[in-house]
Amino acid sequence: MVVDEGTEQEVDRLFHAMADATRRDILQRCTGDGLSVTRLAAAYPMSFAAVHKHVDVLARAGLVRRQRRGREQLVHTEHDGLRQLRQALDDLERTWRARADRMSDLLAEPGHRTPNTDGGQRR
Amino acid sequence: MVVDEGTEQEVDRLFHAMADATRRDILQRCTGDGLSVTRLAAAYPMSFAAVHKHVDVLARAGLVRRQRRGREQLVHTEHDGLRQLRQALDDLERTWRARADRMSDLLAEPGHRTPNTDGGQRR
DNA sequence: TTCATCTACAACCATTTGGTTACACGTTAG
DNA sequence: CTAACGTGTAACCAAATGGTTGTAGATGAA
Repeated sequence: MVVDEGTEQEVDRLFHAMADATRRDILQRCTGDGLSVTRLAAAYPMSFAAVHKHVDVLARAGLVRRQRRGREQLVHTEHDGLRQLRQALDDLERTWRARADRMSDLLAEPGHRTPNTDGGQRR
Repeated sequence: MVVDEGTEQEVDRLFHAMADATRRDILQRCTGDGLSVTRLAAAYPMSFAAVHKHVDVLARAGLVRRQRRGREQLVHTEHDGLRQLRQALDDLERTWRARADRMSDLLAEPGHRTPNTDGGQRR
């Protein structure tokens, strides 16, 4: 079971969430015990609302979890999200490698000539 | 110093390029020997121009390389790009882990100033 | 109670994104 | 040479993104 179809959108969200320096920084800051959104917002040259939106993007991607503490909302990065991301990368690379292997099988037959950097990175 | 500042944008581009199912699929299809853009385009329910743009995004992120062959342009996925991405993830996780460790150290100390770290943020 | 804080969200705006069609330019085939 | 093909790009469009200000609801402190 490589990727289960419906997950494609999840992967989209994951990569998209990571494609912003501010959001990646948020992930780092919210490691361990969480940070309140206002504390977080104070760290960036943008409005509270903007940071709030960033946190929202991260949350929808499953990269952070929010936990209420009184009137504050603690944000902490969800370790599992990172793992999921890595998983997605692994999946990609595995499929890609498998494809490359099948490729060279085909190319192993005589009469074929590859002009490019023939994919021989195994062992 | 792990931070390479200018690289932040590169990482942005990498993750952004990956945040689209079509582009991820292109990466898989162009493994091994390349595919011409028109061959590629035939595989998707969108115009040649659209696919051409996707390839462009991938190329600017360093995830594919183009090679001219006559009137065709062969696209093949750049293995190093994937490695770079994984590297970025590793860096993130490492920093994150380090931060978690320092966290407990800092919490032991009486007072600490907040390092602004407001850098690297453009849209 | 009253006030300051923190959060949530709406309305708005500029830019980017992802798609379209159309067209011009090389290159290969007949 | 001429025609077909593959590519590159421009002009355009709708929707999403990333930001803003403003406002309102909870919550905690005085």
